[in-house]
Amino acid sequence: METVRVRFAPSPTGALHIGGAHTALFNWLWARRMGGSFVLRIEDTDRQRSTEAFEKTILAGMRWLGLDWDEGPDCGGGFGPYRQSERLDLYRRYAEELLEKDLAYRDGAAIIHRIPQDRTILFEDIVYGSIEIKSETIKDTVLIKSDGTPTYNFAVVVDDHTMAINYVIRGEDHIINTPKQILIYDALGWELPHFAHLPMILGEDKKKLSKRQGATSVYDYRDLGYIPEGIFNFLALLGWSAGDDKEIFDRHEATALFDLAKVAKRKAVFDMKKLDFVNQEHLKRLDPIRKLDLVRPFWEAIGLDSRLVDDGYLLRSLDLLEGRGQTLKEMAAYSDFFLSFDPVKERYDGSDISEAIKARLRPFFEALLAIGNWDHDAMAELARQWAIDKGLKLKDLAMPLRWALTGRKVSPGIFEVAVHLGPEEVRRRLAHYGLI
RNA sequence: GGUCCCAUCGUCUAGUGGCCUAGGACACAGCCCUUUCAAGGCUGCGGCACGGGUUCGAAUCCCGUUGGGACCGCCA
Repeated sequence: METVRVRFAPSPTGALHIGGAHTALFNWLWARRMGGSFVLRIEDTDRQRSTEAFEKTILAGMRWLGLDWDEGPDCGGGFGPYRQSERLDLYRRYAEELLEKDLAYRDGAAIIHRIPQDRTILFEDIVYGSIEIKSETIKDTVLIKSDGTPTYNFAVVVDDHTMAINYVIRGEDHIINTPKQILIYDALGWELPHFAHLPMILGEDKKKLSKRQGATSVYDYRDLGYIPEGIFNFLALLGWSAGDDKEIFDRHEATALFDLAKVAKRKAVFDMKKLDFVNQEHLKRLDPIRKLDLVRPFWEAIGLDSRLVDDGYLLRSLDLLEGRGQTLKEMAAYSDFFLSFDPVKERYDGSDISEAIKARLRPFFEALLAIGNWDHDAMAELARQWAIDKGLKLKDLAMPLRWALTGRKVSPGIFEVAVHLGPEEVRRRLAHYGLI
């Protein structure tokens, strides 16, 4: 059985966007599933718009997502070079061959493929099934542009063949290009690869995902606080299902289950709400140490220096969040009061608690601070007893405490918060609001 | 306009002729838990675009209609 060779061939004219990442992901999945090779090729024949900087961010974006490749411009391989701009001789050579066979003709400096008439091109797409098109509906196609560089349709065929790519997996928008490319394979006498087209990803307005819709590159999502595991999982769900109602999985599980034949035909809408959910599920499964490292930059972004705080304390702070937060950004925001009293003071001035109420609560808070064993159960018991004695509800005590310690009306269990902050810090915050 | 593709809850999907009074997930609503919000548990809402066939039987096969989309560059 032949060894699977697939490729992802981005053009370095922008960052790695969601659509590209989706295509790269499915190629990667197929390569890893089949024990094949995943090749990265840079399609930089558009000299105007291609830049080295974009090439770098695309590679970095793929690494961030965890899509490692076996051959590429940075690591080489047996079928290089891996940038089209470095393969110009190759395209020229095969264009000459077509010219000699009289299957192409010149027009100025360009070379143009003469499309045969009365041919029916039929191919079997792994996802879409058999597709048929008549050759007379195809116009003669440019192979080599006047500036000497190859067009996409020519370069892709030459590269895929010479790089021994046997599965061409790409977006559905390329179905229409496939017959033109098949004609080139035929003209050159080359064997066809398998074709598998993937459904496109749409924005929430059901239009093709574009820059107008805000976040579009994978880095935008990273900066919003999504983690690679979440994006990976969510993207894999667009156009494919693992079966058995399994929707949350890691890359290893996905690899074991993936099957190109199970890919859906229908276009999929990129639903942020579902992304949030999937991301949250992966956040919950994250190793604590890694989670801490991932949250740090988001604390920093809101002016909190986590390096000033003990790691053990930080670890426990995140632990107390217990599933709260769908992104790293939210986790950082929800836990800010653990790192500093400043944000609490900024958002809460204590003016909603009257002097009368403060006077009534002071004895309770004094008793709380005087508690023998500084733990959750002791505090909860004290509060419960106090509330009963004074004819109050537990929340009459818990809410003012929550406001004073966190500056918010929502937080993790407030006694757990108090335990974690420690008696000195609790005293400081209560004193600030005149509650002791 | 031409060529090609698609069509199951709002969204992602399961479903490949009988297991479907169409299953799951997100979202939404309600309930439970509860010091708040989450998390978790339970319940509910909600769909085979339409019309013809084929068949004992169709979400599944065929045809048509309608609706979406892609492409029609010396961009990729």
